[in-house]
Amino acid sequence: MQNKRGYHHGSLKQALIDAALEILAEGGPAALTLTEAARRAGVSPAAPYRHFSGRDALISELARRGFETFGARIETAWDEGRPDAKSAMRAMCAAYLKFAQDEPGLYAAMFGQAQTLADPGAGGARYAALQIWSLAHGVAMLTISGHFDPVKSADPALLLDSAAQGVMERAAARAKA
Amino acid sequence: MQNKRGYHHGSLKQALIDAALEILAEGGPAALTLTEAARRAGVSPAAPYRHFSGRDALISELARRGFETFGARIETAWDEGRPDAKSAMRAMCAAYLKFAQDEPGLYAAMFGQAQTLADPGAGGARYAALQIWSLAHGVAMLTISGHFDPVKSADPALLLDSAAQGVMERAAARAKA
DNA sequence: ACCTGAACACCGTTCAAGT
DNA sequence: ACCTGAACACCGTTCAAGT
Repeated sequence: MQNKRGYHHGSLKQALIDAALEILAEGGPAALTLTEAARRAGVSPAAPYRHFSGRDALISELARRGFETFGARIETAWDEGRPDAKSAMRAMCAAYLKFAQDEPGLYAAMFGQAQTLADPGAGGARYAALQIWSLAHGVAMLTISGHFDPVKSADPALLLDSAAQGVMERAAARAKA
Repeated sequence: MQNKRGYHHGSLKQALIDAALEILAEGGPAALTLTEAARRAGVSPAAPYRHFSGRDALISELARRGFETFGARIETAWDEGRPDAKSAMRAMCAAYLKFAQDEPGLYAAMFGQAQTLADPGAGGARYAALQIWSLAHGVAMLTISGHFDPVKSADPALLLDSAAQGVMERAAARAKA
């Protein structure tokens, strides 16, 4: 994973991003150091400053890309509510957890530290959507941090889906009343 | 806040913990440095090593105390389901968010990094309780990190309570069926 | 235009030495 | 028993200098 394309000239910025994602996935936000990213990209510790204003800027860039990718996958999973709201919700929840598992680097960059970013394209931002988001975030964080391990009987995906259904049912009931 | 009791002899360990909580509350996990904690306690950078094996040990100690305090407050708020499950749930959710707001230092130590701690005394650990926990954690994290700000119409406490009610209603319906 | 080398401040950590 | 002072490795960051 060390030598992708070029160091002395090629695409260093992308190489640094790739290295940073590797590091985040391996050791979390605390392990991400500009020097280590530079080392993996095969350049000097000062080189990254040609492409990023500093360590925080690198993490912000990762978070930005993370929200982009995340939003796209959630939207795809939701598929405008097809074939029905219940199934679409289930697919969206599964996609959320899958993202946290498949892209631990991006997820860590997105939620590892307090970032001041706009919300990830909620658009109309309905109440239920925010609830599901909170729920999914909580499940993902607690799963990643190992706080769910002691309770082996609880599968995170089922847990999330079940709770999400509850939120949806309530939202539907409110809409009727 | 600098000089509590004694430096050259007194209760340095507690002074370091107090200082660490201040720092966490002010600048988050990234700002917490052993040297800074030592500085606020009025001792040399090496002094903390008499009381903690290292930086991680200090954070772990804070997290441990955090889970203790947290568990106690949640239990108190729940009050064994009195006067009724719905009210008790509401009180528990409010207590959760209040804890994250009142004790930002403890909360950051508890969830800022992946810790390997036992679950905070869930005991029987029912499914609904885990869902509420996930939900509350998600709301708290997203609120703290500023991801809820763009949607001013959504009050975190109301959001959490509403979603929690949904989870409870679903759990009750399941129990009947 | 992009990268290296040297430099400075700062933090984690260790250890011999002080009281 | 508890703390200081000095020391080393390491990281963030800057800047003059190389190609």
